Amino acid sequence: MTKAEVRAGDPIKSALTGEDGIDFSIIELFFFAYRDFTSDPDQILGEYGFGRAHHRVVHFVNRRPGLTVAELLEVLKITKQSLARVLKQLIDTGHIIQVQGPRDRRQRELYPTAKGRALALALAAPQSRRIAAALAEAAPQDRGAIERFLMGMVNPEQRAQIAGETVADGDYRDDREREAG
Amino acid sequence: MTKAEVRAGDPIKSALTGEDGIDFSIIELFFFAYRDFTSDPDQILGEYGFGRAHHRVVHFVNRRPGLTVAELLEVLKITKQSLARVLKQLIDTGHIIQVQGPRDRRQRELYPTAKGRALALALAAPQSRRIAAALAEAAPQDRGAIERFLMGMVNPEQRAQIAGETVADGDYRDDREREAG
DNA sequence: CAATTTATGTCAGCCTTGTTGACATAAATT
DNA sequence: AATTTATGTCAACAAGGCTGACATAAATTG
Repeated sequence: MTKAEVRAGDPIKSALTGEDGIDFSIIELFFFAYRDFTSDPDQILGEYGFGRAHHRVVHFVNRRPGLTVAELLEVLKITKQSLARVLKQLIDTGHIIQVQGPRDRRQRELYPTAKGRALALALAAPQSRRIAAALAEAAPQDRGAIERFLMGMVNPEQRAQIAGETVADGDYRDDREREAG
Repeated sequence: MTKAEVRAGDPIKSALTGEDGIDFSIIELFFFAYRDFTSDPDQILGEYGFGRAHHRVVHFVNRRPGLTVAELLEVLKITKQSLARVLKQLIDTGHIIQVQGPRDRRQRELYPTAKGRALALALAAPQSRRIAAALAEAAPQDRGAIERFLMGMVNPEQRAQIAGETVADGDYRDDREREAG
């Protein structure tokens, strides 16, 4: 026995490394990367009295304008009671508005206002800058590989749901191009 | 004016896409990837009555056995009161034990027990499998690029802190190389 | 048409995990 | 001897998840 620990309850002094057949390297990198990735918008959100939950809602309403409450719940995978709290605030503050569904009048289509659009852009800007920097300094050639890797991390059933610019379905392209940015 | 919305407060019907100069594609992929990445261990944690906070503590105590409470707080970037709750549970359930610091007897060095080591491995296993699958199906050649990209997403000041197997500083290299993967 | 189902909203309460502030203790440092 | 440091602990609070229950309006079905 090479190790000092013998009895259950004794301290194990050896570090857990990749030798156990587990990819701790990427597990840990993913944790730190995501933590810092979300810290950028958290600053801005604080000024509005909003949190991460608001960010997610603003993001997806801007990415898929006109999606219904049910569709948003499906994307976020939270309950309607959880959504209700933050959605109400975003509606009250004029970032999002609801429009009665044209086919089905029970549905509420969600749209950003100009204010909501501006917020979504302000929140995404630092994240996009961080990504650009990481790509530039670390993987200028490998954007495609990174997108495929991230998509590969998503549960297969839900991959089609992702409105990827480069990767996915293109079903959300009913607006003509605009000249923003 | 090409758009229907004119007044502030009106619904914006056009989707926010990458044409605004923002990398929504990777922003969104990162969100979904991380969500599913964390959902694997969440299942297991539920059976123990633990949450994500416990996972993080168990993970880092196994990765850096003997680290002090202060060091763990630094890594996790949470307050000692937040840590205390989950750490106490992990100690009470025999997953982690504290050893009085040899040099400084005020310090508490944290070590996993065999039970804690097993839990860390059980939690990491599905995550590692997901990563392996994503690499295999999406970027077999590009592990290095992906590690560098993820490291590039981390705040520069904290990169040295990450005990990277392949990418980082080497300060944690008291174990010889392994043949993982 | 009446009954049922569906989409949404809302109330109430609970849990986890983060926060701040205050205070206690023991050990190290000055 | 006084101060600082590492840790622990108590209390209160907030965000954002959850479940369960119930209400309403609109669509669907028998």
